[in-house]
Amino acid sequence: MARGDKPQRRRRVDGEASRTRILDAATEIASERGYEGASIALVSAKCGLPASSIYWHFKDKDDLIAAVIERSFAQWLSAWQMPTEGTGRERMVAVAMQIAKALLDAPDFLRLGLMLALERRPVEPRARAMFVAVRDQAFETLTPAIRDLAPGLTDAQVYQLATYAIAGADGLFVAKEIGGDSIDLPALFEMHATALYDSAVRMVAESE
Amino acid sequence: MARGDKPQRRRRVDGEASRTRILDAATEIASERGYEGASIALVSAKCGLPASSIYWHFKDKDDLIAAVIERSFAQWLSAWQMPTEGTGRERMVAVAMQIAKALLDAPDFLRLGLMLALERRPVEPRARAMFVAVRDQAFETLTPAIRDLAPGLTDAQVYQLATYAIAGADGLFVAKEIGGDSIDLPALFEMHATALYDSAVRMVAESE
Amino acid sequence: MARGDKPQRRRRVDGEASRTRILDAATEIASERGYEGASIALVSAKCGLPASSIYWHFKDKDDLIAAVIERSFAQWLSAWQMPTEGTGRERMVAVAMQIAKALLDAPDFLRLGLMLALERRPVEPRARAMFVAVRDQAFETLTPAIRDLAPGLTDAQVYQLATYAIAGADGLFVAKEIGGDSIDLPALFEMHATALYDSAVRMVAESE
Amino acid sequence: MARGDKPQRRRRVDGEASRTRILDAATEIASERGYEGASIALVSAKCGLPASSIYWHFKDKDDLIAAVIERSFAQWLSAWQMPTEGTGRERMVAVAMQIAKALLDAPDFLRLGLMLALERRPVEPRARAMFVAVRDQAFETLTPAIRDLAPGLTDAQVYQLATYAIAGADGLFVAKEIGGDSIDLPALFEMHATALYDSAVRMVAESE
DNA sequence: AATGAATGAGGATTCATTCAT
DNA sequence: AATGAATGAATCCTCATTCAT
Repeated sequence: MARGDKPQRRRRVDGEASRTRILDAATEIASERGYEGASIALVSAKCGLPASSIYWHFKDKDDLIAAVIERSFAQWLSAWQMPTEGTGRERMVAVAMQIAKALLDAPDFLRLGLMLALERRPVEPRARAMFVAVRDQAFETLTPAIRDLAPGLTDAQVYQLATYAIAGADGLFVAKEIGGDSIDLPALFEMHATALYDSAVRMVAESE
Repeated sequence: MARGDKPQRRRRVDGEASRTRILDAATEIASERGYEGASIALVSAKCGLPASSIYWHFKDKDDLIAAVIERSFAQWLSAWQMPTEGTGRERMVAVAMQIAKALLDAPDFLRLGLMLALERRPVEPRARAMFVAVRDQAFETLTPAIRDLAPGLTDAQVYQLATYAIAGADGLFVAKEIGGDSIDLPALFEMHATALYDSAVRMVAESE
Repeated sequence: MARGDKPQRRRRVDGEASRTRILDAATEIASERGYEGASIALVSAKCGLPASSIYWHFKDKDDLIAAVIERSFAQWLSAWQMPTEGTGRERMVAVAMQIAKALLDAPDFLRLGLMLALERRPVEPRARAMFVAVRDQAFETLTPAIRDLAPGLTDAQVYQLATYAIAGADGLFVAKEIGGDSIDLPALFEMHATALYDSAVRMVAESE
Repeated sequence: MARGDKPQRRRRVDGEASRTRILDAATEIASERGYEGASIALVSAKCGLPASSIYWHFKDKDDLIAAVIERSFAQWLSAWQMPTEGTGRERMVAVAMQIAKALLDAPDFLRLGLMLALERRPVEPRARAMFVAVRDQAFETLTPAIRDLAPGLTDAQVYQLATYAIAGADGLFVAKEIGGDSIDLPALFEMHATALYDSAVRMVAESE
């Protein structure tokens, strides 16, 4: 009711803060319960803002979940990068260890993304499309690295190796989600990296 | 749609048949839309029985989905078996091809199961527990086969290989779900089998 | 399926036993939750017989609850009787103590009856009518006793005293239900009996 | 029924008014049909707001009925007050007449409360707890009045008299509910007041 | 930039009851 | 004398969303 004694400019900042609170809450709930389970009411209760405020920041529920995915992916990507040193296998292992660590530190992105990817709802929500796009991007990053590692391979072989690389990561992540502490993720990722390297070498050998 | 060719009036006194109709409908819907998306109303509409009849056959929604998982797994398990002939690698590949085929033929079990496995809700549904239990059973089947293949391994190594074997299958399944026809599942499973075999051999070599 | 080796006559007995099991269960549940809360499913679960069997023994839910009231009242009535010895006040107190004890021993009848009496549902169920009838009967028993105790009273005075006598019993029963162990029901009933006696005496004195 | 004389379109932005409409409807229905009989759909139909709006104002059905009890009790309490003039018995009778009148005017509170009090369900509704709490408050009001009336009594005696006073009121209310017009509530309450007064006097006399 | 209130559709589940066996 | 199965209506409650303020 009192007016004039609050700096108008703060608004922007508060708005951004609210948006963040909403995204935090939505991330937590969506990775607990998936798309359908992440109700606006639950997000509202967790972040303390009324449901109508969520609609001020996001067009609809789909928009909110897409934003969650987007932000999670940005955080995830910033956590690791391709190493450029060492021999072929060493570099492979180095990357794998980074991914393993990133998965342990920030599992939301992948958990939520996989949940969306596995669902086959009639009308595809934007959130799922966002995850698939983001994953394509990862693919684009991986492909040249493999080509660099084993120059003699055909495009189809590179594609297959990249697919296998990502599939292994997904599968190991799932194993960790199910198995909990009994799963030694770093060791498994090292094994995966070695297997990939061996496969690449074998492919090159076989084509000669 | 056609009318006249179904006996309108037997109804009542089927029991087992109704249960099966419900399970069929629930399987289809749940593997399309996950746990939360599989509403009782949807299942009821698809199987033709009123919602209240579903509750005669199943205690609640959770019980229904758990039954879906249980039945799907039994069907899936019966679709493949350990081969007993050939060299180690050949046998490995033979198993992998069977699994690939089973995944292509009846993906319901794994899709639904993985969706549940990824969720982390505060009170875990019995359906998820059922999937985890059933997966443990698959583990028990796999372990002796690996031990047979590479007799020199320690328990921990066998466990790690079995985990990696299943993780690869999960990951490749996810890849197929996302990538669709661009994914050559049999080729990837063959690659996975080879990688597994190589890893086992490498492990034995390193421990000597 | 086997036939001939069971005496046909047992049927009657089994039927009676089932009926009793149903009534026992219905009594317990109805005094816990009232008329609307006593669902057939709950009764079925408690007595172990399927819901359809309840409908074999009772026409409908209303009929079942009416039977519960009827049986409870018979049990309750058989638990006490008018004493014929002693002076006026002593007899009054003796009756009151019996009622107190009966209420403590078998509270179902009154609890359920009062619940029904307080409800004002549009269509009066038979069960409520049954309770009111049964209470009228108690009234008929009480009236001559009062007239005997204080012969000079008018009909209206006797009616008022009987009403007050029953109201006190009802109210003390409610107090016991709410207050639990902190309520000394025998002492309160003794007080009530004395109060009644005094009131009767005062009435006679005032009319002279 | 008449149409045209209500402004159709204000709606929204009332809040307190809606809450009141809901409480009014719930009070009427709950005192007719009890806790289980007061369905949200019935309340919704009577107050004109959709069921979901009821849940904006009240957490759940239990919360709604508890609020009904709370408000009814406040209204009921404000309808009478302790008189300060006259002799002991005159004051007692004056209070009793006020209570009788309040019961005749606004019986909702007590009817609904007694129904809840008589139920013994496994998980007690908050509404019942509210009634018991509110009744304790009435007790606290009554106790000093009795102590004032008969100063020589022990705590236990005062407690017993207060219990009997309330029990009588409850019982007479029930009698009125069942007996309808054949019950002269004011006369019975006067009798009850006299009985209470006599009992107090007798208690004091006996302890000397 | 935010929110209190509202709303209709739909969520899971239970209801009393029926009927063929 | 009993029961497995079914059924439509009703139960409480949550859903995503809107809108006036």
